[in-house]
Amino acid sequence: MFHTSDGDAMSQVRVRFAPSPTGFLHIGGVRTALFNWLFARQQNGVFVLRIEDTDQSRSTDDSIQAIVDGMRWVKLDWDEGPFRQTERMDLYRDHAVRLFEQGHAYWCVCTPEELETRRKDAETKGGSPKYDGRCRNLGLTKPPGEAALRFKAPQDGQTVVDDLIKGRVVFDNQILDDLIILRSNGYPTYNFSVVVDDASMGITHVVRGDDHLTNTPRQIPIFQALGFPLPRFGHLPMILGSDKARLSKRHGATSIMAYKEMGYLPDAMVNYLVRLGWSHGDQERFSREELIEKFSWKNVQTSAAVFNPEKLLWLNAEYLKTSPPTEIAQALVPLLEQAGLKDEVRACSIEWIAQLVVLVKERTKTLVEMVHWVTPYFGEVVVFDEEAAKKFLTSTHAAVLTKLVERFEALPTFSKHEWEEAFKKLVAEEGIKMGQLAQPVRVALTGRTASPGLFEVMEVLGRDRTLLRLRRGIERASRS
RNA sequence: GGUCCCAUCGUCUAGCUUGGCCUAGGACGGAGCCCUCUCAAGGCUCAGACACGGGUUCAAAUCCCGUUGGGACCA
Repeated sequence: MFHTSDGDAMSQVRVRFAPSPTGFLHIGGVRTALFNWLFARQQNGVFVLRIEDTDQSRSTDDSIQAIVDGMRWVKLDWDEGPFRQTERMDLYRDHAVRLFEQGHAYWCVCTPEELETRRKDAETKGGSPKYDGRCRNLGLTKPPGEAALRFKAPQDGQTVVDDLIKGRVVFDNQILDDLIILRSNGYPTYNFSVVVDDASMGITHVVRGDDHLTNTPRQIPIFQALGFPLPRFGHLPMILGSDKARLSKRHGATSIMAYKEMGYLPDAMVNYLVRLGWSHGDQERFSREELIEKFSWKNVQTSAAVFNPEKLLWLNAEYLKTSPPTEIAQALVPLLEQAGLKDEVRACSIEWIAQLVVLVKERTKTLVEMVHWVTPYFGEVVVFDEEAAKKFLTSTHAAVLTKLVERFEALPTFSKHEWEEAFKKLVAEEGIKMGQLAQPVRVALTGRTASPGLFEVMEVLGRDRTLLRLRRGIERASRS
């Protein structure tokens, strides 16, 4: 009943994501979750969320919430869970006892100090540092006091992992240690609780980080001793920082929610993360539906990948440019409110904010940048950037600006085309260059020297506010 | 130290299974040019890699062996 063939027909695919609650959800974790999720959705399978909190003595509801929030933000929905290992302690103990009763485990009374000295001894003599098996054949029944339960690992033959990603990996069983499965404090160890969980949750494909590959031959004999069918295993390559060391905080933000705060779109994050270790020819952009359809283990990379924030930024900009403006506007609203524009935002429609998005989306790479670009369009008047005003709103500019306002006022309604005509005509008559009038107008309208096209700006502002701001600009110019 | 994994432009990768279509393709980043009312965006162009050494073969990025270099795990 040990099935190891791929897909294994009839049975439904069940995969899991099993993060430990470390306070936040790491982007490496998100990528692991993503591959599992894609496979589950593609196979019409089940995606389980499990919190591995046995080791984490101070694992809190807060950190579980952080995982849940992170998963929700990137829209990776799970079908079962979140389960917590700390709520399943009886299950681990029962299985441990079963292993003991069936002769697959034994009590060990060696103290950590004894183990340490014997290990060092063995090492100086050139031996292996693994447990020397002193208690293996003592036949101890649950002894009083401190004792740990050890698993009797096979000592000959080989354990073969037919990995979904790495292919066939062979381990000699001689290297296998008699792992502690229950500590003297009654807590299960990692390698034991994962097996019990994966088996009892009916996980068919265990897909996790590369760092667990060498744990796999330790776990397989436990599945077998417990009489459980073996799942398929898949080990994803790690994500590295720019110095090729494991990605960590010193490389920059690693929490998925930090990217939310920096103004990244969840779809861009997912798209970037999936391409870090997976590819489909030369394609760079994928919708969720496409990913679900095209995902395949055979296109998962075997080597580690360096996280490249610049490419992520580019992708985010792509998403900003091509996503429906209303969607972007909705994501932008909370950030605008945080930026102190609560009243202003409430005073206008989402459609108008979407117009702002269209106005600036070509020139921003994150929502945070977008907030900065979009702020001048809220409110009646604008705050001048001092340097910009000093340069472009001077007495020399006042005259021509006044002429411009007069011509605009002569046009009863705003029309982008007509106003542009009027503008160009004035420039021609004055014998100046476009820029000589455009920059002062730009500063008057937006307060800054860089903005979208002037006539698009006027369109968004509307006739009245355009004229008002121009007059304010003239006032400022005349004063200087 | 032992075991295991990995190795194509600076980075992400295509190609590797089933050798020839590869004077190695795409993307990010970089450089330059064009467009232009500013800032962007966009278009075009350029620089840039098969870790090394041996085999096998008419032919190797692709297959085999070794070396080196990274990484993970066990302690």
